[in-house]
Amino acid sequence: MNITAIRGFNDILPGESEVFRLIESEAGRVFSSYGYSEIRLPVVEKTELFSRSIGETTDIVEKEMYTFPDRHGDSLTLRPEGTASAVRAYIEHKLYTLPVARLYYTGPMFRYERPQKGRYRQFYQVGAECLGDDSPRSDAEALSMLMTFFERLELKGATLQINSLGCAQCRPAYKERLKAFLAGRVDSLCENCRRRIGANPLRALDCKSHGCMEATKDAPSIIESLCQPCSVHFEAVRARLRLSGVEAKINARMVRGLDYYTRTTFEIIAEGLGSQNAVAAGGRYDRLVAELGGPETPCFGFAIGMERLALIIREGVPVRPLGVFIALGSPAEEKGAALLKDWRDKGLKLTEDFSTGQLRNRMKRADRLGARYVVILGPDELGQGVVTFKDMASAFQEKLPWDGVPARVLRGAIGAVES
RNA sequence: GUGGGCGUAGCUCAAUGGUUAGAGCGCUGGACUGUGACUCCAGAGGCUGGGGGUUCGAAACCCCUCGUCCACCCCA
Repeated sequence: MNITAIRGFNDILPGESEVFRLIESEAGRVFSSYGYSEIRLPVVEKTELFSRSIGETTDIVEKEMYTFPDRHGDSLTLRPEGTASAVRAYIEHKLYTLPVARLYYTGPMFRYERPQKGRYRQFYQVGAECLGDDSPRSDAEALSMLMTFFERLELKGATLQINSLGCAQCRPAYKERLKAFLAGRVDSLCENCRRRIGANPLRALDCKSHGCMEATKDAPSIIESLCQPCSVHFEAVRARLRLSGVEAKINARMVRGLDYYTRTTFEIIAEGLGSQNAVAAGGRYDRLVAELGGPETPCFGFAIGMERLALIIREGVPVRPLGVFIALGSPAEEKGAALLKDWRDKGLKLTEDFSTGQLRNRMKRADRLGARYVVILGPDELGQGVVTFKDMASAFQEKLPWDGVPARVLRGAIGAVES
C-alpha cells in the first residue's frame, strides 16, 4: 500500500462512525430544545480572521495553523476552531439585528500538532455560540445545556471547572500584579514560563512543571482581583448554576489558550482520556465581535471534542437490526426485488446476499455481516407465498407469509428498533 | 518542535545471529447437493515498514528514514 492517509488525519470507520452520528444528533436535539439553530460554516477562511481573533501570539496562530496561499495569493487557513467563523458570519449577515443569536455547528477543525491520544490534526467539534447577551443567566444556560447533553449521552465522571478572567477593566491590573509576583521568583520558573512572563504571565498558573507549581502556589488569585461588575457576574453565574443543580468547581488557575476570552471560562474534564482530558471548553468573549468590526456584542460559547467524547461514552450505540435476504434461484431473485422494496419502504434494514454458493456458505456470510435475522426465499417458499424467517441469535425459524415479515421484525421480537 | 515505546500474514502475537519465518483468529473451499455459531480436513495469504551497513549468514545487531502509539509543549 503506497498511499495512506496523512499523519493525524483519520478515517472514521463503521463502528466508530455510529458514535459520531449519535453525538451529532443528540447535540442537535438538546441544543435546539434551547432555541439554538444550526449554522454551517466554511472550513477555510482568510488567515487574518484567525490571527486577529485567536491572538497573534497564541500557539495556535504561531505554529499550529494549516495556512497556504490560494491562486490569487491570498493567505487562507484551514479553521483551527469554530468561534471565529461563527462570529464572522454573525457580522457579515448582520445577525445582530436579532435580539440574540443562538447558533451551533459541527465539523472538522485542523491544527498542526503531534497526534496523541484524543488529539489529531483533523478533529471534530460540536460548538455552540450565544451572541448578543451579557446576562450571567446566559453563561449558566449554556453550561447547563452542555451538562444536559452529557447526561443524555450517559457520560459519567465529567467535572465542570469554572473561572473568571475578568475584563478590560480588571485584567490588566491583575496581569501587572502577577508579573510583579513572578518577577520575584524567576529562578524557580521553567524556561517556558520565564519567556512568557512579559506577554502572557497567566500561563504560568497552569504550567505543570514542578518548579512553576511550587512558585505560583501563593500567587495572587484572579478571582479575588476581579472588578466589582465582573465579580458580581461571576457570583451570579455560580448562583444560577446551583439553581439548575449543576456542580461547578472553581479553578482560579485555569487559563485559556485563546486571547478572546473575558469573564467566565470553563473546562469539562473527563476520565479515561490520558493527558488530553478536556472534553469540552469555552467561555465568554464580550469583545470579539466588536474587535472584528461588528457592534459591541457580548457572547458566550463552547466547543466539544468529538473524538474525545467518543472515546469515553458508552459503547453499543443502538442500531436497527440488520436482515439478510437470500434468494435461491432466478425466480426467487426476481420476486425478491419487489419484496425487498416493500419491506424497506416499511422501515426494515435489509441487505441482499448476491453470492451463489451453497446455502451453508451464504448463511455464514450473513452471520459475518452481523445479521440478526435471515430471510430465505427458495423454490419451495416461492410456491407457497412464504419465506423462511430465521432469528440468528436463537436459531428459531418459521415460515412467514410475505406481508408478515415487517410485523415480525418491527414488533420487536428481533430486538430494539432504533435508528 | 522535544523525548520514549512499538513496526513480522487481514487481526493478535511467536521465532539464542543459523535450513524453506510460524501459531491462533479471520478468509477460501470441502466433509454436509436448502441452514450460520461447534468439529474435522485442505488451501490461499509475507520484499519481517523502507534504505544503507556489520557478518560466511540479519526479522533479530548498528545508522538513517518513514509510520504509529504515549508523553512534553499546547489544546477540544
